[in-house]
Amino acid sequence: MAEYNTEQKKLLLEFLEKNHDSAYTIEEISNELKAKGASVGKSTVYRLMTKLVKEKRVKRQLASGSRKAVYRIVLNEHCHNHLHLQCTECGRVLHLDEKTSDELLSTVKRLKSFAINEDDTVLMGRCATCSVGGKK
Amino acid sequence: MAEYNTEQKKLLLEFLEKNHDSAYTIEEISNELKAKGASVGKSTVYRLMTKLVKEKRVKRQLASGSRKAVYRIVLNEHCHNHLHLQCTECGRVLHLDEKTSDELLSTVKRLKSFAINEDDTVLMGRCATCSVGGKK
DNA sequence: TAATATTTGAGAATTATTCTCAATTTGGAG
DNA sequence: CTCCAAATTGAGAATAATTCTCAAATATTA
Repeated sequence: MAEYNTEQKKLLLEFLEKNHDSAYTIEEISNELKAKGASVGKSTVYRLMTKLVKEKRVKRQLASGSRKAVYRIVLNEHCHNHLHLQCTECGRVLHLDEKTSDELLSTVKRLKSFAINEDDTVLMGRCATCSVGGKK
Repeated sequence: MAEYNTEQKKLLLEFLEKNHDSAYTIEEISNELKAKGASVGKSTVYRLMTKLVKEKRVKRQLASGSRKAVYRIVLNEHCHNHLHLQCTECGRVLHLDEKTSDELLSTVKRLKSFAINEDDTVLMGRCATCSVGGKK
């Protein structure tokens, strides 16, 4: 009934929080942890991530061109009440300020009677850094 | 070298175009076609959809809570140069007008130096119809 | 109509994810 | 501190979505 506080949960969350601006596959998470000498079994990573997704503390998406899911934590202190931008090149996630996000939501609401859910929406594109290099 | 024009491709595209405002799993597509007496093998559906995704004529996403991918066609005449809104309740896809889309892109570009890719972005939320009924 | 290139589809193979269960760990009560 | 019950872990088996294979079927061109 109660929830136990285990070493594995701590290690996993620590990793996710430190890397809140990138998305990882289960395999990558498992490997990164192993590299730190902090091995967490793959079944456990799957189980914990599934739980975190249900709790809305983590986002799950399909990596383009792949059949693997990628996961990214949503930090309460950073990720509430605004939209996110994710670079398709480097995976980095940027945060749109709350005011702009709100304006954007209002506009869409007014024009289309559509209520955007900020938690479910990610604006995809290219960040400043990845735009300077190559075109395409 | 050349590309052959087969019955299966025609049937599949016909189905996708008629249902361009919803997303389907491979299984669903295969079944719908079978129901119409127009059976197309599952391997073929997979193969064709993969090709269409590569050609950017179809979008692939992970159905939330599931491990299956869902697919939705992007009609040239409807789906260029603007953003899309998808209802998480009914799956319906709405189209934001080009002017508003452009303004939105400019704003984000100006504030964040981030270039949104309209083709890769879907604004998730609840459409007018699905908002009236239940809350949540 | 023949010849050749492409496509199809049934099933095998692969592999991401979920499940199972014995062993371990946790938090609490005594 | 020690024991106990409940929760969690992890290795591997099981499942299921997707990809691959290849012989048969179909499309195109001459």
